Amino acid sequence: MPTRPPSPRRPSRRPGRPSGGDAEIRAALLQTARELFLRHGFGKVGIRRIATAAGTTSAMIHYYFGDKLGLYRAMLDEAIAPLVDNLRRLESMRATAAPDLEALVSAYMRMLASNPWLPALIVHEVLDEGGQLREQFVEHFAGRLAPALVAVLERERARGLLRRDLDPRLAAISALSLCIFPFVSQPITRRVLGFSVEGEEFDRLVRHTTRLFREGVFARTEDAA
Amino acid sequence: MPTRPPSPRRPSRRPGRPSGGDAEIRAALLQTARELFLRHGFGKVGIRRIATAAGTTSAMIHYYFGDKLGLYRAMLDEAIAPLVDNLRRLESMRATAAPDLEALVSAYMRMLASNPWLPALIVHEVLDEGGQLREQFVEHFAGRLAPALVAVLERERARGLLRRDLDPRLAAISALSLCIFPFVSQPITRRVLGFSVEGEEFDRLVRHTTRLFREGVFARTEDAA
DNA sequence: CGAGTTATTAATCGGTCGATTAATATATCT
DNA sequence: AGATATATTAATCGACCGATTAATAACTCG
Repeated sequence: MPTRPPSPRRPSRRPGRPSGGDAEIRAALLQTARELFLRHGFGKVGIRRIATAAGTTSAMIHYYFGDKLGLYRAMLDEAIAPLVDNLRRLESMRATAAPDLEALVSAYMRMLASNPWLPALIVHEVLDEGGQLREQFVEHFAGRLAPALVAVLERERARGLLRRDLDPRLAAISALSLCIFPFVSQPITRRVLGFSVEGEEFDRLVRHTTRLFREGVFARTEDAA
Repeated sequence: MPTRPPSPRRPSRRPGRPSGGDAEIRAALLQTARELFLRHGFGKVGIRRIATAAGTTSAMIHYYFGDKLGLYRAMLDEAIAPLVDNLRRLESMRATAAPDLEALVSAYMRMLASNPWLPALIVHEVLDEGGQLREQFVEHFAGRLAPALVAVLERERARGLLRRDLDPRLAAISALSLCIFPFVSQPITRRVLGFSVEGEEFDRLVRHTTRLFREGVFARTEDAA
């Protein structure tokens, strides 16, 4: 087969730096990457698709982010920034006022509900084997949140607010389970239970969860006796 | 380049049906698929690798399972078979004896612990967006388990064993969260809390979880008064 | 105005993936 | 024994993936 001649195709743009000085391609790539991920799932979206949807080419991803992982890394950095802020607040109130476990649970559930793309990202990039953001997530977030949570529980138990036989580590895991799993499992529970995590039903979920955790974990008079 | 001559390679087996009548290749494929998946994660293992490790070729996967998804489907079918039996038992005891919620929780956690590859499969193929076993999982299992669980909770509440204000649907979600999330999040919690889900620690987890759920959900005298 | 830098496209590379096909050897049936 | 069904290997296909490179155009600075 001879090297085909210029091959008359659609009059697409030719190479070269564009005229407008804006250069918002980097931001557009991040934005459409988020959108495509939320709609189609992480594994199904390649750099070509992201680039095309963002109105550019895959080479731009390498130009701005080095490689595909660099793009994901940039996404996560933007994503967990508010979480880390929240965490810093928790860490700061070290030995001071009672961090009110119920308020803590409620705050994290509210945060998950208001970032609907976050549970899917956690499933795909943290919980899933080979998720490429696991390292970062553990280092920047989970590795700090979990010990802080255990410390809070330990302090509360020492003050007699929690059952004496309660293992703070196990209680922390239960709290995280009750907070997070309803969101990551929502695609399933919506279908098998008609369960929604929005609007009024969300409020009922929060009240139910905080109540269940409190009753399950707090000391009561007969215990203390 | 000329079509190279027979290319002297190692004296590997030639095509053709083998002599031994055993034909356990199907089982070997399922077994090594489980092992490889457990060790290296789902996304990183292709059919070639599975087949080679099982001592055969990738074409056998298509021969026995049709396609890659068929292999996963077979894995899941084997895995949840005991669950479905369990479920049938649960569905059958409709209006009769109390199904003992704590025993139920304990049984499901034990099942997850004894199939250590199952949580990762659930994450990858059910919870993850685009997971290809989600339909099957919902239809064969979750779609029946969840309503059955809700029915049990409803009945118990009607009998006054649970708090009057308890929403059975939300309580079912909490129960599932407490049962499942400690397992699917174990790759993280092992790192940030040193939490293991095996041996003695598993027993403590089960006791802790059943106790927390019971206290959080059961009616107590002061409530009934 | 000209040289160098920056941003962008198009083309392509090498690799891997799941899937298919042709050839071949054994088993089974008649 | 001969025909047909079954099980297996080797080779290959086409698609897609991430990454790289060369060409090109605009911008910047002297």
